[in-house]
Amino acid sequence: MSSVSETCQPANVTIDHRKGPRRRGDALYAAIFEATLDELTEVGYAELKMERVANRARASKGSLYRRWSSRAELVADAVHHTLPGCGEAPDTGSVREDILGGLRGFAKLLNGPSGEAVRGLMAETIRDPDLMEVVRTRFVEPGVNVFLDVLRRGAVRGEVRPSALTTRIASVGPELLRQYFLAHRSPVPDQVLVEIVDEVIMPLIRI
Amino acid sequence: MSSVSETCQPANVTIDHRKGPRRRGDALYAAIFEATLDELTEVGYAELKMERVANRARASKGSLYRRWSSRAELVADAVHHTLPGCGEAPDTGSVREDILGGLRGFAKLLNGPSGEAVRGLMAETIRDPDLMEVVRTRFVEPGVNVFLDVLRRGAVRGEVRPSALTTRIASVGPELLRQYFLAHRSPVPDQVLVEIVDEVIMPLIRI
DNA sequence: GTGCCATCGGAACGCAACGTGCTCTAGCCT
DNA sequence: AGGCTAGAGCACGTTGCGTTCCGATGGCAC
Repeated sequence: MSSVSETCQPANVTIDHRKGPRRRGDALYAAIFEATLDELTEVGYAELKMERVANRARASKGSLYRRWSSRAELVADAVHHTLPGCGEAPDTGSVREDILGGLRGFAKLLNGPSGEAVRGLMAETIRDPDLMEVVRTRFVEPGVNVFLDVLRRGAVRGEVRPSALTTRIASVGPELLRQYFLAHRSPVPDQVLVEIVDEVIMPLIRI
Repeated sequence: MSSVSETCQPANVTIDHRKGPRRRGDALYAAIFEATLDELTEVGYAELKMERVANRARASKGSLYRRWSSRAELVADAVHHTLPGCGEAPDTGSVREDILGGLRGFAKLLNGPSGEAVRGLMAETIRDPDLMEVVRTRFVEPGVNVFLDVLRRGAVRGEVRPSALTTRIASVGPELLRQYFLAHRSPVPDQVLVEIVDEVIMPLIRI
């Protein structure tokens, strides 16, 4: 390594960023979010420590605590800003396929880092009940609207009884899935989704 | 205090139980369980500390860790041994009333210390996924059988379609209730139970 | 009754992560 | 160019965990 030009960074010295390139604003936010998602994926919510995230993002603990007062807020923000929204409902022309497709998309999210986030945030609601509203607003309610749209289209086609077009009925699928997710190890088997659809939702919305 | 008879306990001295009355076996178990339930009720799972339980039970941390390797195991055992079982299903002759009664009993449990325990144990499953099976075995499955019995009686009376006599359908009520409980502050309003029954379960099991 | 010993209560310990405060410095703005 | 905001790194006090040690005790065998 002695032949390395002095314009190159030596490989085995710890860079002290008090005298190194230093990020601010959006670049720093993005780096912290990325580090948070990576930690969430690699070690899970329980082992996600503020210091680990800071080191991974090449940031300081102070920079984290200046923006988020707790691990829960950091994770909620990171997942919210990085992940795609709940997306659009599929539109296959069949209520059963649409609902199954919606649940599969939801399950795919739960089986990734945002599932870890939901698990972790639900756990933190013990210490901070205010988090319940955050979880509902960001992770629960958006999903319900997708299913409500599916039911509306099904009602137009005559597949769904009109009195089934309620928030509560649209929530049944996601809620049963979420409950299964919280009570079992990941990933959620596809067979569970099929059973929820065929055994519960289809009989529930039939004319 | 010099006039106090030596057969009386002085009121304001700290008793060192290295030389005081000392319990063993069942008496000690009972005292620890009682202290755990009291802490669960008064400060909740999040603030339940092993040292607080030990002091409250007039026991030592060592005695606790000799029996349970973690707070979660202690709480699970304490609730399981102290609380009544899920009880019997009501039998009013009406499926709707039976289910509503069953859900009300379940909600009453959730609104007490065993609800705190469920919340806390669900939270701990992040660190110890094995706890999921404990929660399911002790707090979830027993409830389902109650509702399955209700459905069977309803089917005999012709109130329930026979194809609805499945574990999954019997679980819908408890699962929706549990999901609501986890996502909102206690206590669960009775109106929620009524809506679950009238908007979801009754349409689902109709002939 | 007497002695034994598993178990108790109490206290101290090392450990890990939290959240904060301090110093020095880089980057932006005027 | 100079000043000010904000970031990096480090050290600290705090809390709760789970363990270990010590002296004491109460039930049991004899």
